[in-house]
Amino acid sequence: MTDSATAPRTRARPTEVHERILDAADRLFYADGASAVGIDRVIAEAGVAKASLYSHFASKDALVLAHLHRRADRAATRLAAALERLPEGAAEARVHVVFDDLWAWLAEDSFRGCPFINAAVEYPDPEHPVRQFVRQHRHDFVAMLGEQLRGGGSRFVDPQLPQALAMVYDASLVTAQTDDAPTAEAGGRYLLARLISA
Amino acid sequence: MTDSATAPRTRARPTEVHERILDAADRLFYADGASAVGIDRVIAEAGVAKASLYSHFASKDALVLAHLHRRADRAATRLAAALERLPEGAAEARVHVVFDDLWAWLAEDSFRGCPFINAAVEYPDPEHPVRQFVRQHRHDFVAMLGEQLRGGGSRFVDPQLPQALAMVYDASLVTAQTDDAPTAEAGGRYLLARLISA
DNA sequence: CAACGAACAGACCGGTCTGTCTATTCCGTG
DNA sequence: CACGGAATAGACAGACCGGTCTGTTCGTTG
Repeated sequence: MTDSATAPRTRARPTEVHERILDAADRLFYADGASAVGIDRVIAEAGVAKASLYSHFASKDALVLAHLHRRADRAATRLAAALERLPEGAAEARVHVVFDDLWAWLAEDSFRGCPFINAAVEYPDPEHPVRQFVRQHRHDFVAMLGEQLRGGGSRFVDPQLPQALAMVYDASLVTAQTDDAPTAEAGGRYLLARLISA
Repeated sequence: MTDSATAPRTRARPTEVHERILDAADRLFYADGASAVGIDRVIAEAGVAKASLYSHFASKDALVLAHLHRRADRAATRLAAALERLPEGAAEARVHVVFDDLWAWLAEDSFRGCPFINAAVEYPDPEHPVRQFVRQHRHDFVAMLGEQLRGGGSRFVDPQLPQALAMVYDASLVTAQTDDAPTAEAGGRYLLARLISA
């Protein structure tokens, strides 16, 4: 096949506009909250016409959902890359990779809390698609922690441990958002040490 | 002094309108989020004229702040009442009173997360008065936990323990809000058991 | 060269937001 | 009975919201 389908244009590649919109929405929704950011700000930041936005996304809600989907995908990809370098077993080391990644995130200037928890707060209706996505993502996260623990030598893992680890993760996120990152990391490490050994 | 200053009127006692507004705002802001609730809904729920609201509260932000203040006061009063029935020492029992109160709250139908965390999410600017109030309240909560632990016989308390307990509290609130109350209580109890003995 | 699709700018719609203002009613007090 | 204060209803201003629509530009392709 020729790459004419993806050949450069002076203006934009086929999916470039789509990406620019999602980039802008992702940044703004996370920084200021989805409901506080108007469509006009997104198109201004993306340098895109309003009609273009609504030809790529059905509604603002769809854009919010796409933003959350991207956050989940990116986090999963980054964690998978860090975890696959570890030896087969090493269950506890795998958990520490997850949390070391968290401590680094909390310290970033742009950190403004967990995008999923924030979205859950902004959408009070538990049946809203955003809430359903958040619930699914959190369930998947607990399952991922369970797999990391189970995959190693320790095949009999306390079935409550993955959920408890996820809650330490949550608490660290919330504390860093409302208080400060060092407090969150210290408290998180303290809790973590009482759940698994270093 | 006569009590003519607080004598009943047919329409309303001096502070009755103030209370009706705050009651309605407290309920609506917690249920749907402060930024999602318009002034018009508050005055309709309170059965009050808009001008009355703005004669009792300078702005919507002031009303949000009053709502958070009331939540903090009520929680402190209720906890103090439950704690003063305990014997002088009983440090660990005091912590369990705090968390038993939490488990009961999570199971209520009207539970919609922590009003302070929710407010922090809704106000991204860390310098906003709402965020300053939330930070102060959370600091006070950790200090209260420290006092409960220190007051008893165990005078040498791990200085990190109060913060860690507060984080378990946070994690239980967030998990109940985004997932469900039983999961949050089970995970919270699991974490709690690894911090203090029953 | 002609036609098409995609992106462009921006007016426009109906609705909602916070906050102000006017005009009116009502009650307790002097 | 007259006054003053507090509450009432509701119009209004000015901004912003999500979303639609019109008309134009421009690069690619037949």
